[in-house]
Amino acid sequence: MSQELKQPEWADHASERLADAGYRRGGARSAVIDLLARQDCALSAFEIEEALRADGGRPVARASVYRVIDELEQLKLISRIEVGHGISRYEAVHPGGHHHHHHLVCDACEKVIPFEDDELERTIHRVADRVAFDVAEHEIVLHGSCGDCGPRASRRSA
Amino acid sequence: MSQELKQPEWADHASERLADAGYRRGGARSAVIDLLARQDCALSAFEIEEALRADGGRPVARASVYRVIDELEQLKLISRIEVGHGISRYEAVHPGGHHHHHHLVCDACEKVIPFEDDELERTIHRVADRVAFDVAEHEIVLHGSCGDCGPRASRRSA
DNA sequence: ATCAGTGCAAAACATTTGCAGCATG
DNA sequence: CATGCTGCAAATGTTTTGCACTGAT
Repeated sequence: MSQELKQPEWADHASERLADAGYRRGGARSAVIDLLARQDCALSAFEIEEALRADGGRPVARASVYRVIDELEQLKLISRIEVGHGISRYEAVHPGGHHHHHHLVCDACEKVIPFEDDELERTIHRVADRVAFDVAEHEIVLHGSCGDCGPRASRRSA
Repeated sequence: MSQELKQPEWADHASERLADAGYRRGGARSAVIDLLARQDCALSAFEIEEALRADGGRPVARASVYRVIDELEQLKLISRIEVGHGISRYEAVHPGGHHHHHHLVCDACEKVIPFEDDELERTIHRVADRVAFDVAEHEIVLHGSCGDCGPRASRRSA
């Protein structure tokens, strides 16, 4: 069940790297970083905006969410994942590859669930060495249906 | 390398399945199917429209491209891949899992290159069995830089 | 005080949908 | 000749951009 990691250290890490890169401390940026630091899996831009608006404290305009996301992605502090349905999702990248994971996507309820597998990582690295291509990152998405939607509910009415 | 497969059989296969599903033989549909049959890797909706307009014969409206894509995807005759950059790409699915492959994406020139790896497939299936999730499909994308863009050109100016 | 950071509204895309006319079975 | 197929144009949804204002250094 997506192990609720919560890594405030990442927020500090990200803030430092941003400062190193010459960015100032704006409120919208901090709010997005703090929110992302508290997640255990990827959020869409809309979900980020929504969560910040509900969170009590600091509503952040959609445009700012996208701008912060863009900065963080360029510094490789977050990674973008594309699981279909036309939207991008973003999640913290922890230094040293800790908590590196991939995603199960329920095509019925659109839920995104993280999973880790060391053997898969080893295999991917072996493949990366084998191809005539300089591999920097990899993304693995398993589509199907989650427990809630029933092990047989792959096909959907929507 | 992308081995220029060209499988006219797939066009027939797809046409049959569409007929079975009660579809007629419209010109736009045939044109899209024929084009996809001639590809060795995934095309975007825009590339499909463009290719058909240039191809000499049968321009197909964007809406029709999307409609045909949608029909083919629902019948699992093509698969949708998302490699970032905000667009979807589509490619023929060959019966029996033949020519099943994954993708290398050059983040410099945005080229998409197919690759196959049996060990990776075995590992993925092992993972699929292990998770509490009913896995129907999987998608693997390796990001980096292709030969043309230099084995060290992962970072990009654009 | 300066210049980066932010919000709002409009623009730019990819994709979807409504509807009128064309063509297949 | 009826119904499905197609094209056009408008709608939708996500992401980006322009510009004026706010706030950090």
